[in-house]
Amino acid sequence: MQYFVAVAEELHFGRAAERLGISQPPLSRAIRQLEIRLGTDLLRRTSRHVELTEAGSVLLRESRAALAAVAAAERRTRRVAAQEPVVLVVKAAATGRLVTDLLERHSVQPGAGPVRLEPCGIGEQVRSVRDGRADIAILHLPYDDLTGLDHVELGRESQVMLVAAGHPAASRTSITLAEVDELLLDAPAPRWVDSDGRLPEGPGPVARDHGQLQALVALGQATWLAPESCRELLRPDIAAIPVSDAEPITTVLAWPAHGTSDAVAHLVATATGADTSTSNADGLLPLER
Amino acid sequence: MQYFVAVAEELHFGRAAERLGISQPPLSRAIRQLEIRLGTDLLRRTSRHVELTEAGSVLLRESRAALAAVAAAERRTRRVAAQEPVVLVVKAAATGRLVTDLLERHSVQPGAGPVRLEPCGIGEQVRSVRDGRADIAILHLPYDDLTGLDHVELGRESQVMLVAAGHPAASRTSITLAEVDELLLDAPAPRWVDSDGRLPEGPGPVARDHGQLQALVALGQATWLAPESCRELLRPDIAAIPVSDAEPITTVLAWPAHGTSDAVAHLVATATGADTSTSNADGLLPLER
DNA sequence: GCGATCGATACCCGCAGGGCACTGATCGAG
DNA sequence: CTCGATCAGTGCCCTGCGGGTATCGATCGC
Repeated sequence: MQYFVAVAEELHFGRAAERLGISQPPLSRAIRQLEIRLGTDLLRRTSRHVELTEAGSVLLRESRAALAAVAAAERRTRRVAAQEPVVLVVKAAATGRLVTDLLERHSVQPGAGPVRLEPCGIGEQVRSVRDGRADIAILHLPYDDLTGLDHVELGRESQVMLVAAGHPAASRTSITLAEVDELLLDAPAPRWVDSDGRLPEGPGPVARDHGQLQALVALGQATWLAPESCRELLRPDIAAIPVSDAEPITTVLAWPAHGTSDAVAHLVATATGADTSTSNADGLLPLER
Repeated sequence: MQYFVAVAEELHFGRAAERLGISQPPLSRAIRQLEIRLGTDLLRRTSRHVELTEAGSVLLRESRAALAAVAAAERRTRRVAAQEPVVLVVKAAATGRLVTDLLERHSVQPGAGPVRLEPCGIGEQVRSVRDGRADIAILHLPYDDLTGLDHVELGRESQVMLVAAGHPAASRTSITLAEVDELLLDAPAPRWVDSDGRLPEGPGPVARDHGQLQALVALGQATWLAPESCRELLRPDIAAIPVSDAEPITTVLAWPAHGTSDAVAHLVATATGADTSTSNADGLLPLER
């Protein structure tokens, strides 16, 4: 599957082989064997061109998911074995009260293990949780894709529009979504590599982290919708305008749906307000279905 | 991973080896190598007893998910390659208007592929979709576990309580949830093997399909909450009592979250009422994020 | 028409992984 | 206490999978 994904992504046997650290002939044979095994062509190839068949594109999607699951299995087992703390990934902009509150409540629970807070690049949290580099994440609905994850709601807050401080609209006390759309024409929303490793199409500038994002906004190159609580953390050259008719952003705690370690269950129990001090079984409830 | 799952489930190297179709010594070595690779013990074993370590139980859960993903990749690719129709799994009790409507609307769409409707055993739909035996399913919230699946809502309907026609309560025109709980003491809800292959604890009788379930209800051995539309399909010796204060059941169309074939996207587009006749890209929207 | 590019084929080799025979530890019956 | 049954681990052998090198053959640009 690794081999196939490499070829399907490069669409070039030579480059794929190089990426995989093997030579080209065995790669050709491996793909051929896979095709025989599955009883179908996966790639249409001439000596000048390689492209995916429909079956191939299905297998590409499925393989990515499967490989992520395998990698997650190895990483999570390693981390549990090394007795590493639970890794909680957060957006840099989301280190507000909700998270500190949660960690504080968790730390006073009897039997609570350590939690390592890990900030991460923009758009990377969901991937981190899916492939096992992290155990649990703070995410924001409706922006993050929760498929494959269980979650509990931590809170809701309204949205604000971030614009450069010098922007004509910067002094306004409120704005509507319709007006937001107009502003986006001038300074479109930034884009970033999503959980599938793809960069969405669009006019927006490309950002890799929240520092870059803020820089783009401050320079008038981009505007951005964010949860209200991010105001505390903004640079002074960015203004935040409340959006009157935007649906509220829901902050959630999310973790892999098939259940993980007791430590994660413990943290989730704290978040839901369950009393974990009485019974371990109770603490596990959110994960055992 | 297959080897480890087999040992972890059997907790016995000999039986696990037999199940895997290999002999015991290579299995012992394979597990040992896995432990070395991961740098941790996965099983505590004496010559009389085998049990999972904490790392082992984490790996067991993760491996099950990973193996299901790999199996799904193979099955789905095979099915697309064989140009098999999209497989839609439904509960036997859920073949009401919603589904027939959907299929009818889909069949008149230009470019709509064939859809194979497949009834399945109780509690098996989610598993079918997750491991690639089916492409898409009709499920009922809040009873089915949608984690790992995307979905669209098809409709809501109220719940009815199913009891034997001869039951004292059978003639009532309405019932409350509190009363339902009392009835459940006499004739508990049936249980079945869930998506993890486990049988939940409880007093209820065990059912494998909806025929058995109805038989149990008709015999007064069980009672059961179901969507209202199932009344059309009930045997005459079962009565359906509307439950006045139950939250409505939401019927949804659900499919694997990471996206699948165009054919599934097409069916989903029909369900959401999108106009797929104008542009294929529009038809794909629900799956491409 | 020629050379460069790139995937496929032919052939060879090392070792991962499986089978068989056996060892050693543990527990229960008598 | 002893003996035998049970069951995981070890040693040894061998097959074949998966990788490498050399080369072929098709295709496209100049």
